[in-house]
Amino acid sequence: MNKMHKEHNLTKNQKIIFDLIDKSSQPLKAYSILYNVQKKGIKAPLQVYRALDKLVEIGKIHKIESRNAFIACHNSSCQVAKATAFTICEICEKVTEISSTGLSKYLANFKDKDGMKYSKYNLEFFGLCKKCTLK
Amino acid sequence: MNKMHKEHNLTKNQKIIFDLIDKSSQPLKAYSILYNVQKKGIKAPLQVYRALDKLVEIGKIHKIESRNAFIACHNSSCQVAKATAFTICEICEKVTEISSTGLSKYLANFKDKDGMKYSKYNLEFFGLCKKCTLK
DNA sequence: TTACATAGTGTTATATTATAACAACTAAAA
DNA sequence: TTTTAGTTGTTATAATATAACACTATGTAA
Repeated sequence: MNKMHKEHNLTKNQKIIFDLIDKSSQPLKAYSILYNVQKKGIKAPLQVYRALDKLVEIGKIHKIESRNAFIACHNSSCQVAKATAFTICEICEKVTEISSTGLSKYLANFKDKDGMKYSKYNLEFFGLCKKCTLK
Repeated sequence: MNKMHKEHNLTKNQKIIFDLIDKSSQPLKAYSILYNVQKKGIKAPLQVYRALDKLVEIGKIHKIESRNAFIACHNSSCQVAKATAFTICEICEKVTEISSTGLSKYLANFKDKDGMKYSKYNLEFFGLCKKCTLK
């Protein structure tokens, strides 16, 4: 019982919630996830938040901080949630994960005034997506 | 009555709240601000949030999205909240605004796969500050 | 196998962060 | 003076997130 998901060792709740987020074309919010998985036996916010925390930790999903929403990682190179970058359209709210080696190298090597390197970053760009620009 | 703050046309509430944040060495959260300004007549969350919204809009303060906290802008070049970058220490929670022309130029010129430029960004680096590294 | 450690679950209650709606007031400009 | 846009004060409530506790499942090592 409670078999782990083969590919990534997800538990039942984690898998239910990951699958929902993964199928979604846009970021999902915690309580919207909750409403969508209640028929599958996940009844309380904490069950959702715990799964989300774990999924973020292992890099299967990312949190869009400015939106309090969660998106599946489609960037094969990001095994852990340590270097994330997104574009966010301020009209249609479409969020896209950026996978630019130039950008990630630049940021991974960034040092502050004291010469300190930082182990993680999260970058969010805001503006208009192509579709909304053309309207 | 209700004189504007000379330098930046802040209203009374905006000035009270800006002064508090500006004096603080670390980011402040909305409800912590509320408790600190109740003696000055600001009694309700909305009064705080409205002032915060305005101060963010005009670039006098920035929101640290990953912490739901607000910090005064000490970067003379950032008149508007359109290009922000911070380092955040995961131990002591010290937050520092980065003012690196190299970084800001790099990010301001970033284009996504479709060649789209974005009008705003927010970047948060996480790691250890110098002090915490030495401990 | 048993014992142990680690991690996940289900549950209730509650804390924290943020906004809706509405009436009134203020400041600046036409 | 009238209008306009923005801010204020207020009550209520929505949305986001965690504390605490008892219990269950799984992996590992004696």
